[in-house]
Amino acid sequence: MRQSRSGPKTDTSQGRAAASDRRSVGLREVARVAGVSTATVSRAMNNPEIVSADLRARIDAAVQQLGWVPDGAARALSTRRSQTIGAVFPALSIGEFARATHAIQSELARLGYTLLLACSEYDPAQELSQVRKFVERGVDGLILVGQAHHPDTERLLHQRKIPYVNTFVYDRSQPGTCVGPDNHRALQMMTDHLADLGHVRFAAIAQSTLNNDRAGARLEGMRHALALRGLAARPQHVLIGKWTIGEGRALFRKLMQTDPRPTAIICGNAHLTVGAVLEALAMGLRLPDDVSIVGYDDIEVMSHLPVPVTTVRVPGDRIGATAARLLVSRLENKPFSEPLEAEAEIVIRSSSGPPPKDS
Amino acid sequence: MRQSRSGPKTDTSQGRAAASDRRSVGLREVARVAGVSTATVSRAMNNPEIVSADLRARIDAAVQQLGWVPDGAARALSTRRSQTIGAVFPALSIGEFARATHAIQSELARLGYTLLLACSEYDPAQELSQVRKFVERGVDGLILVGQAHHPDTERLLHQRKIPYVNTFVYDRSQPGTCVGPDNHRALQMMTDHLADLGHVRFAAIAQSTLNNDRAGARLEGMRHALALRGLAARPQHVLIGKWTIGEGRALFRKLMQTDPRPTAIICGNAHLTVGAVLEALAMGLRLPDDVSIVGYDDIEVMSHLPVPVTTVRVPGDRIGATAARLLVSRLENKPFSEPLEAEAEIVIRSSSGPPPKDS
DNA sequence: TTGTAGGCGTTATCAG
DNA sequence: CTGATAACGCCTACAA
Repeated sequence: MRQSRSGPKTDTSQGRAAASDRRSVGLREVARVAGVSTATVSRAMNNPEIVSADLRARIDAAVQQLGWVPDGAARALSTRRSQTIGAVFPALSIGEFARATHAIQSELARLGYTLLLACSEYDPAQELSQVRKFVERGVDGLILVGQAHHPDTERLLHQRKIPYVNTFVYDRSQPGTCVGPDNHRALQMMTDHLADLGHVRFAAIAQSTLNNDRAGARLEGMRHALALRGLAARPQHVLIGKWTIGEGRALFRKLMQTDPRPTAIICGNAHLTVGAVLEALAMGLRLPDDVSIVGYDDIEVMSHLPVPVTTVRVPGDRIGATAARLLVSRLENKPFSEPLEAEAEIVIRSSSGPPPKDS
Repeated sequence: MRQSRSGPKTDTSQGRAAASDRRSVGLREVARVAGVSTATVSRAMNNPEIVSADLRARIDAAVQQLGWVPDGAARALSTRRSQTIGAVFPALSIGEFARATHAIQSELARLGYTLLLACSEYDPAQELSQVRKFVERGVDGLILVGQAHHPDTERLLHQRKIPYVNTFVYDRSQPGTCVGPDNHRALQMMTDHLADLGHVRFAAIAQSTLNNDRAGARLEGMRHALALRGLAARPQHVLIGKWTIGEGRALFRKLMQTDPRPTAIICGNAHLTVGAVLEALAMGLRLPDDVSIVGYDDIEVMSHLPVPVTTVRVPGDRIGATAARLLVSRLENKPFSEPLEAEAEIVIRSSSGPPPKDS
């Protein structure tokens, strides 16, 4: 029928590399060695059960002998699937994200996917450009952090129909799209804990909420909980800075120089928390007698500091693993029924207690 | 000439999806819209300067209008280059590796490459399988940790001619292949520091050296430095465990129950160090008066603990960035002249001092 | 169950 | 400088 089967295959050898010159093992060589067609080899690799046992054996032997490794690019081109997932995190060396990265990676590996990783440095424009690059690289899906993305990011993903999941946030109005804690509620709970102990003068040491909807939601959660009791943190008691231990120390010290002093201090991330606690100890303050400090993210050191720290536990690894599974089930059109909200848990330790009597 | 230009293109439409049905924008549609050939579009994208200005403009307009994004898989298939680098780390949530990952990622992004990340969990077999998967995915190069790999890993990489660099090690006998500190020497220096202060009874709290050549080299460095002075750590003073803070505490406590007690304790990683220091403080010991503790990896908390910790600084970020640049220059056949040894620096703080008088 | 051959979207060669 | 077209290596619809 088709009039095509004309020349090319007969090797006129003028391409960039004549087929006959190619020494690199390909499906073709395997097929030849095994004495079968390329289609059969392909099937033997992808659906072993539909190939007769003896052929399968011959093929496996040939594969072994030639040390053939399938070519992902060719497969991706043909199937329009790369078995690759991209993840863009604001930072990689922050505990919660590092744990999540690890969990995502191992979960994806288990499911036959590979992880492409990038970092946005808390900048939506960078996030966009990383996402763009991932799209060009042909990722099947994406894992992002937070809900606030560059409009073009959402547009691009929508138009290319690339599924993605937002992590470290939970928004019940967007079911099935995000995996994480309800940041607002987490801090509301933490604030309630302190208020229930009798605190009235609250302070916050937080990282910038610029381009960080999670941090913003947490601050709002605190504000909301306080407002419900007719309270509010004084402006000079709400300090924003970088997310380092040193910054935590500096901001804590600054807080202690105000008058009146706050009696309860809520920190916005693990580094700031560790800094605040260590500075308090360095200043000779007793926790929680002189002041209560609570943190965010239950990294291991929280329970080992001289005064174990009350903190919000964020199951970064569970979030990552769940996000990975969710994304893959969506890609493979499988149902998914695990809970997506990582209920934030308040871990109460010794750094929080009733406010000092004389305050 | 070529007798080929026969049928297929004339659309007999019997493939899985007839060319005419494909609505997805490709180079072809762009070419059609711009009224040029696909070759010209391709050139306009990759070598703009060799295409006349007006065509370039028309092409850019068409690209814009269609929202075309080049297909990485197709490009990879055609060029045999994926612009992708794979990195396999033993763990991702350890400070030094997290920092390195970050640095690698941003350096690669700058150079036009994308990072594929995986984790070996300190298991050569897992490393091998991750490397295999990366090879299938078509990475252009690899970044690994340490020098000890599964023999098949090296074989595979060698036979596929895939360049790779070993990080966090420095071996002067393998020039150009590894980037990192000389672990042996680092610990030798640290041990010398303590010995010079007068210590004689040394102890080590380390992670398993199984499948961890860096940790092994560090332990050897200590042994060697001691041997040069005719000293050695007693067997009961060399404790091996997991790399957590809790473990560091437990092992330190165990050490303090021996008789005689060691006066200088060398920890094998950051977590163990923090644990040991915090346990010492919890036990009411004074550092360095009662005992000296030194660590490995100068993470931020080291300088902020109640007693700032003497430690080895490992510039994970510099190592990562250098490794990335080295690998890319090799891929692009460019010369590379930056130093590959990340000279380990001993940061002396208050946790180390002369041994107690009465010892 | 197995073989045949076209097509996935780009690049690059070669001829104008 | 531009156009035509053969690979790139694999998958899969279709035929046998």
